[in-house]
Amino acid sequence: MAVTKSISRDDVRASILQASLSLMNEGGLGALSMREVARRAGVSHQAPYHYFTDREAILAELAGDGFDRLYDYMVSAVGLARKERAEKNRALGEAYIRFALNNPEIFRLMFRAEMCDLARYPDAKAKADRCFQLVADTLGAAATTMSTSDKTSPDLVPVIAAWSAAHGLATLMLEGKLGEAFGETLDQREEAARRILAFTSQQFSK
Amino acid sequence: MAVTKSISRDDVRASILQASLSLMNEGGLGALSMREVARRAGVSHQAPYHYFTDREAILAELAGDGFDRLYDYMVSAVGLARKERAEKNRALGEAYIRFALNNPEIFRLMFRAEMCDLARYPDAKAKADRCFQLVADTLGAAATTMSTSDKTSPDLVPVIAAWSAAHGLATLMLEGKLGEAFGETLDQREEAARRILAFTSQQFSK
DNA sequence: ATGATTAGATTGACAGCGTCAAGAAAGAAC
DNA sequence: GTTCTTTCTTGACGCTGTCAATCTAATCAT
Repeated sequence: MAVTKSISRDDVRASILQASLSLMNEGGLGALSMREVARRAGVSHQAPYHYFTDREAILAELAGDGFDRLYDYMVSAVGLARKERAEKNRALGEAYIRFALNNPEIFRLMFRAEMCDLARYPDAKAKADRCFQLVADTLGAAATTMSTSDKTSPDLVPVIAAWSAAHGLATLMLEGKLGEAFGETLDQREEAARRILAFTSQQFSK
Repeated sequence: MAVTKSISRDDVRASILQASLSLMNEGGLGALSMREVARRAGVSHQAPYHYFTDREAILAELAGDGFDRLYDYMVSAVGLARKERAEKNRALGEAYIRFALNNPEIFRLMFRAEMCDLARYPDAKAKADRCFQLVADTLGAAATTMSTSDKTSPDLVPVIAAWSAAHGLATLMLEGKLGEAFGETLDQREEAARRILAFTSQQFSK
């Protein structure tokens, strides 16, 4: 009955997404082509169109998954951190950067407007917004204590400032603009990011 | 003699670059195709290959020009700023972001590793390095005063931290991740960036 | 159960892309 | 003036995303 059919259908859908993901991680976003995805998933070159309206729809789904995973990274890091707000903020930033360095292609996809117009994909947009809300809530809890803004319109300036610092560091490292001065292995680069982020959050904490 | 020939040659080269630039600014990086560039420059679809080995070479040239212009932005802003280091730093960051918001596609091109591998284009790399050196010198002058590192190995941590803050803000605004909360017109967005950057540099100054 | 309808998947086609290769045109050298 | 070299064009190949039509298979009505 319908069960076996729908399972099979989901299987194909999942294998298409899986092929897309591995392709992206292997050869970068540019290597993710509809036809190659279909080839890897073992279906005809047109089959993906029965599951996704176009290439952008696949990217939107992958981006949405990415935002979910980033959310998990951040929630677990903040939960493990010590109670002090400064510690929570630092943990949040570290998780953000750790995610970026460990999932470079997904991170790029998530933060490049022309890759997929999130306005056209409400599901993915909701997942992104949930992430940003978590950032705002975590950082904002600290920010409101040192700002004079009222509750109805919390001052976003400190939130965005701190978020920008973490995001910029992630981006610059990801794109290799900081040279190899900070090591080549992932561990070395994570450690370097931690040092820089520690400095930043120290500055922002006072 | 050779003069008219080389002038004409340079003209074609310049018109190819001009066509590339306008195409990029109109339709984004994805719209920059060799064949469309050739069409706009009024030459055959293969002519650009006599001036650039491939598509990436054009991107490298455009990126190099971008780094030159960013350098000018920053030098003139720092020159006009008041003498205090904090003011110079703020001016530097503002110029950085102003450049990004006014030249979004070039900025993207300049900071995306997969667009052109700068290691393969020493000229463009030199222009990029000159920019980064200016950032390091301007910010580093402040950083060394508050760090305990010796001169032979100046502490890059504060430099990168501040650079990241500006770069992240530019990136997030450019990619529309901060929503429309900060206005839609360019002026409004520049003003918002100024406010956030003012907060950041205030935090970093103490 | 059988015929009608419909949903799913495939094959084929088209226009566009980057780029290699070969030929044409034009200028310089002797 | 004839050769040679450099500059440019035309043509081709394989790739891409996606539309259109066909073929298959499953659902439903009777």
